[in-house]
Amino acid sequence: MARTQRTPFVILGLLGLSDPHPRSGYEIKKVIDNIIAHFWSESNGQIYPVLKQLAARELIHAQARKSKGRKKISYAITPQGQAALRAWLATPPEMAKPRDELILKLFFGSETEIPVLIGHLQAHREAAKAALAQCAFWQKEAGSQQAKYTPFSLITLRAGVLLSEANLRWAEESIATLRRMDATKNPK
Amino acid sequence: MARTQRTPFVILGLLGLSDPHPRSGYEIKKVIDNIIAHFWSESNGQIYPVLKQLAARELIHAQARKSKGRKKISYAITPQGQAALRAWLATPPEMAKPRDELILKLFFGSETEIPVLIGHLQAHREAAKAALAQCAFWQKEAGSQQAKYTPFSLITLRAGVLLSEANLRWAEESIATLRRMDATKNPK
DNA sequence: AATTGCATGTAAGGAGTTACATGATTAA
DNA sequence: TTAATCATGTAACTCCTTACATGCAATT
Repeated sequence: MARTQRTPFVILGLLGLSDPHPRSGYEIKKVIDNIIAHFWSESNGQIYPVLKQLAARELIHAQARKSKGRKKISYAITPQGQAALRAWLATPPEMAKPRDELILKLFFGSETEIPVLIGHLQAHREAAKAALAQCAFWQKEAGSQQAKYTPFSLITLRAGVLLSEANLRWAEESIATLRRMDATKNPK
Repeated sequence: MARTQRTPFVILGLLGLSDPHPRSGYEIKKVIDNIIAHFWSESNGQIYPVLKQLAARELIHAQARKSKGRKKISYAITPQGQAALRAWLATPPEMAKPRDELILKLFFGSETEIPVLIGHLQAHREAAKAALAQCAFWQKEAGSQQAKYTPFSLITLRAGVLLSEANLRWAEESIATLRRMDATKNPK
């Protein structure tokens, strides 16, 4: 009795999108990796089976095509699919149980050499920087290409910015703190 | 081939702690729920079996006691356990694949009534407020009872504050944005 | 007498990841 | 010819959660 499946609903939602309009498993995967990667991820081992499940439950409708001999299956959301999606969206989101490995490792920091901890934080800082830059780029793009962005995607982008900034700031502060600690412990 | 197990290392780390010095499964669970809940969680269905595994691998040492007839098993970390813990702590932390249900639901917001979305965000805002208050309380306590807090726990506390603040701010901004959208759509 | 807290556990079950397999098409 | 991209899929594996079970002790 693990947490209930979320993959079906991401797929349903993406198939319902108008602008980046993915229709196949492959396209769905790309949209996830390129557009919503900062708050969601899926693996192929999950997408393809779920696509079949959804088709079997008639929440989506499959249409196999051969564009120049190459196999490709296009899916479209059905009215029942729309209804299922809407019902799920209206349901209060379950919040993930916190499990942050980096913070845990810092919490047990007394068992580790401080420079190693600093290394962990530097990696985190670079990741936060990259995420922030990506979100900022999209925000800028949203200014010029309004058609590609809904008000909702701007809200999610704003989440990316604020959270990345918080992460970045925390990493920088903590690196500084640890450097001071290290200097006190090992004065040259 | 799921992500490698983290539970053993939390247990190892907590058993190595000096101040909140949990020794039994029950105490470990309490420390997790009361002290590191803002970045970690474990269930009993995980703690007790792992405790036995660790004992079998001699990373911890079990000692059954009966304090006035009540069953209680105390564990202590062994030198091998210390070594295993240190090795893991020095290893770069794996970052969790992002999977944020709230942001996802907002991303598909065009399929939902705006007041429902506002409701989701209000719950998130309250949770962030509570988390912030908790972290702020601990930070204050750290000022008076220095013995209870290491510099490392202060760093993790700071993470809690910054992240909660970011969440709070995002929730408030987004609620305001959605209210404006709703007013534009349904002018009275 | 009943509830809450202490204390330890097990069974069932699933969501999701990793890794591998397969093949066609296009560009360098 | 080689590599990258398009495109779909399966097998194995496991971590972790939920829910339940059990019983003693202390409090109300």
